[in-house]
Amino acid sequence: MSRRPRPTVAITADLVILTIRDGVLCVLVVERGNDPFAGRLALPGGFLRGEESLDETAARELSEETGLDAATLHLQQVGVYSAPDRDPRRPRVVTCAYLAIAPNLPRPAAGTDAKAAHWLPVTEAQRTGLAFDHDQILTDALELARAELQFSTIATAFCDTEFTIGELREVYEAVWGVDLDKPNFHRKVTESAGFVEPSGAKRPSPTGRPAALYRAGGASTLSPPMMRPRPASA
Amino acid sequence: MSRRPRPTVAITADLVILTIRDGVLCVLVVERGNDPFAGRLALPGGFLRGEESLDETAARELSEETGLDAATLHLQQVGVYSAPDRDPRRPRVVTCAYLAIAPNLPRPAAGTDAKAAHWLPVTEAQRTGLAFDHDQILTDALELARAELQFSTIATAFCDTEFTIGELREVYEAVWGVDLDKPNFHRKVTESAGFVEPSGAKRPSPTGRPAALYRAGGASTLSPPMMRPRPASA
DNA sequence: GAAATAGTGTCTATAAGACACTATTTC
DNA sequence: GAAATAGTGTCTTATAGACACTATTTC
Repeated sequence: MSRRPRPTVAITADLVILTIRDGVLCVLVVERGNDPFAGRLALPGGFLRGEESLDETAARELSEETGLDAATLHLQQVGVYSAPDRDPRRPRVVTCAYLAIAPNLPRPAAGTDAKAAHWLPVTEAQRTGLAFDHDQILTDALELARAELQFSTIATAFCDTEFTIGELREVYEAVWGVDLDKPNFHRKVTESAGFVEPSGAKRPSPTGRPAALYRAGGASTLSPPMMRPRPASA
Repeated sequence: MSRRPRPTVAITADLVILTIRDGVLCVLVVERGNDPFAGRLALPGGFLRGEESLDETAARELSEETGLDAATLHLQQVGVYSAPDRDPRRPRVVTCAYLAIAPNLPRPAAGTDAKAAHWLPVTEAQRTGLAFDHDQILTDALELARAELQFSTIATAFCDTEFTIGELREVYEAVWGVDLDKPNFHRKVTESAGFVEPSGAKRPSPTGRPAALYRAGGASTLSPPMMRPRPASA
């Protein structure tokens, strides 16, 4: 039996790093310095190095881009993108996309890296378009994030160590793009075992009753789930 | 800035093809003919070819292994496995794992391929162990399949074109490894919009009342979901 | 009629959603 | 007290689950 050629390819890990700024869901984008797509906006990413896995590549890129320790941030695979013409370079470049979730960071973007990185509202990114097949990657990562909010406790990854129930609700509202009932959300979250635990402290508000502060609980899955309201059919 | 070497790698698509035989969840495994792991059982898979995407590689392998048209079968990505030592060959081999779901096939395994492929109960496969990191891939694919049953209509992919509600229930029972209440399951499925639609025909039974036959409906997602019973905590 | 599987009725427990209401703060 | 945000109570509806019961077949 004749041996087919086994093409080798270059592999990158691309990151969809989401955060919420002023109640708006934002994604970290970089302006590309080199061809292909020089000058265009793209998702941050980088090539796999010799003795690391793609998960490690993604974690390294994440810490380079955000200055945060990847071990403490939520990071998960979205999928592989391997259309032969997705990147004009040769050898072919296949990418594994990762979803990362970050709390609102002190610096707009930062990073040890010279690239011009900044946060862009997701709606803006989708309107203006990104390089490569990054529009599709962003769409898929968003859908994953929206689904994960229902069944996991990752919403707390958007928050600082201590947060109020109102802030957690704003995470759901920003990612899902809906308004949620405050009283029902409060009850659902505080009564769900392992989702959040009270820190005992309160955060004074300049405008109303101080809110109790919570920390992320030990659970990683939410049961029962917090189902996203279905869009009205009519 | 000095240019780092960009290692190139070989990429495979590996398949976790599940089916149900006599009420037992089975996975298609092949006996490896060549090193590494010659003689050991492994998941079927193959290398990416020149001008195809990994999704196409997976679809091609699936049709080679099962003789079925991949376009009609459920096929989705599970994840990428890229640990540097997961495959001893050089250049490194990264794999993208796919989950495929097949109805009970006429032939035990078949395929145009000379490899010894056969169905193995999933519990057997997990007990005896597979080559490479295929134990982990199988575990992850199973967990994905179990989760997908809750929120999507893929359970019908395990069934023939026409099936009874009892057969559909056996899919859930085999994949989840639980017993479900027959009356409640029947109602839930038949009242869920777009999950199944009656074909009008009935299938006589040698032992009891004939069951009405159904076809897969148009919906791909189940709402409300069919939640898997949580294991009793105590 | 007995046995077997298919399917319906009905009651109860749990969760979701609407929304009135109370609580605690700043001004 | 007004305004604002936090949080509780309570009622209604949707869904899940238990399980008694009816329906249709073969023997």
